[in-house]
Amino acid sequence: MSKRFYITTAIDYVNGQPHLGHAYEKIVTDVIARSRRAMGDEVFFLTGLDEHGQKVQQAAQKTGQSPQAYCDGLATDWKNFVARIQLTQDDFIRTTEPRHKVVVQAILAKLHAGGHFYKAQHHGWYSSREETFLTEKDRLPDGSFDATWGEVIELAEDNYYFKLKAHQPWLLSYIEAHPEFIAPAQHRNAVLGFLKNNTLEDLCITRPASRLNWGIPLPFDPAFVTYVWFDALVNYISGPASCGDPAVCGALDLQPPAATRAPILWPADVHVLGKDILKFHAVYWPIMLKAMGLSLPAKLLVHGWWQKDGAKISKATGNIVEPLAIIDEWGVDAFRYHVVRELEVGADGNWTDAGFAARYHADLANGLGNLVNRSLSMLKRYRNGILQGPSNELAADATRVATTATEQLRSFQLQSALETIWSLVTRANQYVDQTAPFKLAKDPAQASRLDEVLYNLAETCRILAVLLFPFMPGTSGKIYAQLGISSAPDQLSLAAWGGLAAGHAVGEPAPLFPRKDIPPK
RNA sequence: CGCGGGGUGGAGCAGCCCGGUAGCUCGUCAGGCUCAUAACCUGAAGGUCGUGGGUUCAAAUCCCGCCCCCGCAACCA
Repeated sequence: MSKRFYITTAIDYVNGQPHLGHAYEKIVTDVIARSRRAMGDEVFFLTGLDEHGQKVQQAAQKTGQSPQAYCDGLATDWKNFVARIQLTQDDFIRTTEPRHKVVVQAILAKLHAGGHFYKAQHHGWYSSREETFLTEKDRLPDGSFDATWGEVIELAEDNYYFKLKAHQPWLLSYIEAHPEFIAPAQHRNAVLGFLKNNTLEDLCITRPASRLNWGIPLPFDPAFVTYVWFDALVNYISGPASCGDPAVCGALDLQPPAATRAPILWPADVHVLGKDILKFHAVYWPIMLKAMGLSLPAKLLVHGWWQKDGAKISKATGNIVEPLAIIDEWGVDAFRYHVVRELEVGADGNWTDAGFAARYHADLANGLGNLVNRSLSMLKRYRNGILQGPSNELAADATRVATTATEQLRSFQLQSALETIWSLVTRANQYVDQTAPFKLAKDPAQASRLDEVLYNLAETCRILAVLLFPFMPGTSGKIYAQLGISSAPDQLSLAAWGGLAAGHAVGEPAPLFPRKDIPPK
């Protein structure tokens, strides 16, 4: 069995409900996953939840639930959300699952045995109320701490540390030698700048169980639980390990589950993540993997952040975008389309409701939707929905678009791929104007010319459906259905010109994206 | 202070890495068409590409300085 294309999202911290940023990252990842399947690759798409830590423990206490019950409730919400945005994940991992804990503990044991950890004492200013150490930045100008911290005491605490520092030269040279490792370039530059201008500190990987018990215990010292990164990042390999991935199971001496056909997953092909957690993925994670004896992922694909109306998205100020409300009103495909079309992966975006509505009407209703509708309506009206043909007047344009869009999908240029695809929408609309089938229909002498034109339009609509499948699977399927095709537009190879045969009968046209700015008749 | 990103016709953006007629969407104006979701097509007006220098035959694009905006700085995608 050959290696699968293994792609991940970052796992989300369960301290609330999913918002625009979560939706964005997942949709970007899903578009890539779907496009790879459409290219014929075997794909494994992993997403999930990060459920340990102090905030979860505290939130659970507030609601009077156990942390696990609290997480279970939110996990249900998140899984529902993932379904609503139509992700095609192959697995959904939660860090509180036994299969994950087993891998975390195996790693900790192995690295401890290998001398990668040491115990040291940390002392500093500690807020009992917030159960956290404060830093110099938390000090008020007069040197005191804000009253919201409650009583602040000086406290010393033992913890385990992971030896990061020693690996800094290796990491820097690795990233310099592998320009494709972190994309796009501006985020790679940020990491290189950080590594060149700072000395890494060793990474604190534990919290005393006495003050944080909602975590995975250290296998070699039960007085401590694992803290964040040795828990959360590990999901990328605990998922594969639980499927029996040979590289991960081998490196960690784990028994693969019996009687499974283990997929070959590791190393990951792409980790999709936000720029806020790039440092952890570009610095801690490679060093962790190196210490474990595992290969590095091929690529970190880093996306930017959304603002709304030019201001930071914040629950506190109510400046939020509610993805499910948008989807309820406009449909999931319009939402998926807009977030991918609005910005190239890596750039920051700005959500405005007006911008969304404008794009919906211009691109989806007036552009794609209207093209499909007018093409099929004419075929229905003039030829009773029966195709003649074939004809290849638009074949060169369609082929060029399909080739370019496929290349762009392969290199994760999702926004550019959509722009390319839309150039075919525009071309087809021009073609209607230039050939004027509605005039040809009035002249019986032009019957065969009309057949040619109608074929070119129908076939172009079909190819658009194929190309759009990774982005808008529902719409893509609707176009196929309206074309009277019963199979799925799920392989990019179907974008080859000439898929529709003479004599084929199309279905009923119906608007794909009804306009919402004009009252219906 | 440090690091990163950005400043392109009325709005939002692409182009910048690999210098060589300034492009796209929306909006405005004019025309065409009538198949279609009052949609579609064509044309026009509108930009000293933040600013001051430099390199070059040639700079939005490379180099230096400056101004302004935004983000990051150990658990927010």
